Amino acid sequence: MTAPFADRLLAWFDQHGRHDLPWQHPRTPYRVWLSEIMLQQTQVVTVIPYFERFIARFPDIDALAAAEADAVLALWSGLGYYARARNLHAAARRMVEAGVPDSVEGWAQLPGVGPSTAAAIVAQAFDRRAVILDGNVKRVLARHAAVDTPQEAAATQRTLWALADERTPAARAADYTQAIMDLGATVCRRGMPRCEACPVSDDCQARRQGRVAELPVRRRRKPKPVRQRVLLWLEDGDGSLFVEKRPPSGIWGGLACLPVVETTADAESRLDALGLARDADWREQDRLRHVFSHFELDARVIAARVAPRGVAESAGEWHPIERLAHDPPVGLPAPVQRLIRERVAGH
DNA sequence: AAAGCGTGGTG
DNA sequence: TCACCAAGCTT
Repeated sequence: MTAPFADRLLAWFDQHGRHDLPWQHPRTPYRVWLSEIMLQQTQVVTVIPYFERFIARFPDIDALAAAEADAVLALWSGLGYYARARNLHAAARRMVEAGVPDSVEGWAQLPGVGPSTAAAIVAQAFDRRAVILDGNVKRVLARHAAVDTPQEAAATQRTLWALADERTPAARAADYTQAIMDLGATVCRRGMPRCEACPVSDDCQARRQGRVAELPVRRRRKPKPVRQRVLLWLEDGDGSLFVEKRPPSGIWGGLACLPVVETTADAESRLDALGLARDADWREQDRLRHVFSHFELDARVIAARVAPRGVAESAGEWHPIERLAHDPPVGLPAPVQRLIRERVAGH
């Protein structure tokens, strides 16, 4: 008879798990919380440098709560899903007022913290039993129990939560949650799983049925629409570039960006609205293509030298181009910062 | 329930 | 090259 799932997994974790991730030393609630938010839909290798920079700048909740939103978004630039940064900031301010929760229910009430993240924080930071169900766990469980219904379906989610609950032990809460995530990330990978190295392969139903490669089952994705846009590269005479703050919701919410218009015909009226006048014709610049999770951006960039004229209807900011390229004081979308860097390097 | 929300790695 | 998707949450 084989040992319980959790026992085999924990024995494997002691030898082969990841014990040196930055947020594990020291394992404080703040560091665990920050790491869990950054790790949503994002891989460990991507997160590590962002985590280090963020902790160096904001070492505790008080420092984060006292920060300006722009400074937080600037440190998040390039990491994506910027609502995470806005919610993180808001949650820090709430915790400074109301205290740091120590229960799953308490954490789940904070913005940006859902059921799985709340459980992960409680297990990791307080070593208290809590059931997590992230992408790694879903993949491990879908294979181990041969769950072959589409993962996105509500009924499948319920099944996976129940399976996760059954397997979660009472003791070693922090280690168990780290162990099952590590197993998913390093052994039970989406592609090329290393079943020969798996501590729970003996009773893995997918392996028994020879269906490891086809599980878990995902729904087909809808094709991405392409949005054609025009970006305005507006420079003054002193090497500064005009950027405007995007609305708090929607794509790139709260970030600074080049003005975006639908067509070149809209460029003139936008310039008027910004209270700017150009001193020569538009110059055609590069094209900027960028693929998002749900649409594709195909933008032309047109440039002009401009000067203030009259009163602006909407707020914008001028920043030295060098500063935006290398140390922006505001959040910048990754492809926009790339564009700025290329133009600084190229000319 | 389903869509919106980023970016970079990967096979 | 390109479709897929990674430590999900919000509306």
